[in-house]
Amino acid sequence: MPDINAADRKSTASDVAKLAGVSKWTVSRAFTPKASISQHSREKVLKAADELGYKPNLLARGLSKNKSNIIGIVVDNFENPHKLMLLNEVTTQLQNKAKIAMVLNISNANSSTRVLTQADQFQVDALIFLGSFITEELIELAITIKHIPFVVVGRSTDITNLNVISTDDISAGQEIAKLLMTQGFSRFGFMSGPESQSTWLARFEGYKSYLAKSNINVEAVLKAGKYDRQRGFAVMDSYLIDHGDDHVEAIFCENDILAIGALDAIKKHGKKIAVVGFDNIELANATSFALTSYRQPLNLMVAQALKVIEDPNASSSQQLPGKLVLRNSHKNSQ
Amino acid sequence: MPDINAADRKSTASDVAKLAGVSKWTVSRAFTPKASISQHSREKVLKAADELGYKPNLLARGLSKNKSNIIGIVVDNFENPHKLMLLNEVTTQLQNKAKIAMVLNISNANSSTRVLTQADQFQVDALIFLGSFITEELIELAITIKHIPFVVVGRSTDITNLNVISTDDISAGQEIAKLLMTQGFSRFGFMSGPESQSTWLARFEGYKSYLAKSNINVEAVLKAGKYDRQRGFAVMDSYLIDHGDDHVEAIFCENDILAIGALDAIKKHGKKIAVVGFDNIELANATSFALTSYRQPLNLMVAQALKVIEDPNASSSQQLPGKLVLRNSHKNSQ
DNA sequence: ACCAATTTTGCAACCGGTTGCAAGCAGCTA
DNA sequence: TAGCTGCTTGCAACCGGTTGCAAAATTGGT
Repeated sequence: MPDINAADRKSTASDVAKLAGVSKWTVSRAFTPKASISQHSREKVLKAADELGYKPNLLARGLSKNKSNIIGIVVDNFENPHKLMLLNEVTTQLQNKAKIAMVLNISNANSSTRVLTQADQFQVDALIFLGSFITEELIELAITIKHIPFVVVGRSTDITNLNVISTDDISAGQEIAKLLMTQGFSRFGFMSGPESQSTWLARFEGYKSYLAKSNINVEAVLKAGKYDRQRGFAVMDSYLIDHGDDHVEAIFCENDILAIGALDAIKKHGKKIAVVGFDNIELANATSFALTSYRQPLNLMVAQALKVIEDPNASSSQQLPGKLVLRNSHKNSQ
Repeated sequence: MPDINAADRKSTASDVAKLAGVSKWTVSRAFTPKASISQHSREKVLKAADELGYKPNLLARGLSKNKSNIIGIVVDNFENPHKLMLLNEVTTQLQNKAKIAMVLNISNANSSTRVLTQADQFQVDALIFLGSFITEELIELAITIKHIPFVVVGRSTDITNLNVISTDDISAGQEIAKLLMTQGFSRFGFMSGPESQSTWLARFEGYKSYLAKSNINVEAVLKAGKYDRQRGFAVMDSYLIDHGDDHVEAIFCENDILAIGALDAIKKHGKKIAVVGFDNIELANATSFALTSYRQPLNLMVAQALKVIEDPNASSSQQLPGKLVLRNSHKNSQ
């Protein structure tokens, strides 16, 4: 295969400089948007660069500019398809800004320190937590990695002084309660994931407070303990075993994964309980589930998160409104 | 909060050197595993480094060593939960080797050139394609990004001279055919994803050839065109509409996402058709589907892929055996 | 055609590490 | 104690860019 660049290495600014008959500094300027350089030499340089297939080395640039354009994406739960939606959004938006996503997998809890340190060494400009188990301990850790701004996406939390971009969980909870009320139900339940999450508190809070306005309280809170379909199934299964025919008519599950598990358990028992999930994962649309769910405004959330890490002083938490997606699972007759 | 390192910047080797009373080169050596340095000074340096919270700047190291330890992970289909399993495996294994994953999202087809170029500029050491639509065009592109070894994971292909680590799709197809035969079926179908994939040819090939031994041929090949649950549903739905009661008894779907769609369509029509999927995604285990599937040996595949990119000359393609996971969907009576 | 204002360019120094070389400094033998 | 060997260490140079400064070149006004 013919190869213009015979040497077995990438060409550098100096190579281009030689070919274009200018200094390497001029080459650098040619690749700097509003640098002081004549139109003439810029063209000359770009032509030479094109000929050699030259592209600036972003590591070197990062080193001298003290800005890597690498963003660390912290992920801890690779079981939930919802994470994939988030990852898709984040990587796309980053790439459009000429930045790049470095995925930091902390699902193996005991390695999270090591991984975050590693990210720090790679000079990530910022950290974005695509949250599930964002524990206080973890935040603490992130803070000790000084100089790095970070933001939590999609997870309400009551840890103060933290940049959190999330769905307006309270309103969402209310909206869902309202939806179920209009279906004429009178006995309500809720299913939560991990104990330590303050997210479900917000969703639950909205749900509960709306019902309270009609003097209804949430009679059953099923704790799955994890965001895990199997757990959702198991906890609903045992609830139904324990309660026989004396069960709630409608249940709001903290997310779709749990909701799908719950639906299967309900189906297994041949019961009818309305279910509403959260996240609107693709599978919610499967006819087996037809799961009514709440779509988080991922694009806005991610956009906002990027804005925050770019401008650390203007940073502030936000709660953005999402939207209910109606299917069949919330109805009283299916 | 008290802060040992008052200056608002990360401390460098020079800072450590000053504190430890040695030269910055000695500091560098202290952090190089088998460097020539006395036990005494190494300890002195490490102590000082610890005090300042110093960790080597990996970008700078990458620059001088001409090795970034950044691996580009090319992903193009963020709808399939299976990708999350792969990402989990890849990131974990990379992190354990002190490498890091840079996710390159090429799902927006027209931006793939730009993204791959970007990765090149970030000096990725290698590219790993977590494949769905690995087109020839894309490979071509990857090759023009010279100097970078790359490997395709989880996707058979007949493009020659390419490092491909995949499941042994032919054997898998045979195994599945065998399984279905033992259930006593005599009319068989197959559902494929994207037209251009040579993967399904391999799975199909194994399936078909095994059936052929009993003089049975695959009477229906449903082409979904995409790896997409909705498409899987649609294509099965229209097949059943077209064929009334005259349909296949068993169908092997190229992956679980398609299989789940197919199952829903079958259920909608109140028919009984055995279904086998591929990938063994978590949802295959949901009672709504109880999908019999084939588990790819992801950990081995990824481990092998990393081996290949580390040692480009020893590189070679491999096809690793996976394992059938039996549930209910393949049975003749459910 | 001359001079000041402005643009363009080259250079030294730097970002934070690593590497090859040579000098420094043991420790050991004779 | 000189002489040799081998381990440590400091130094200059480099990886591939960027930045501030000052010199060079261009522009424009008269």
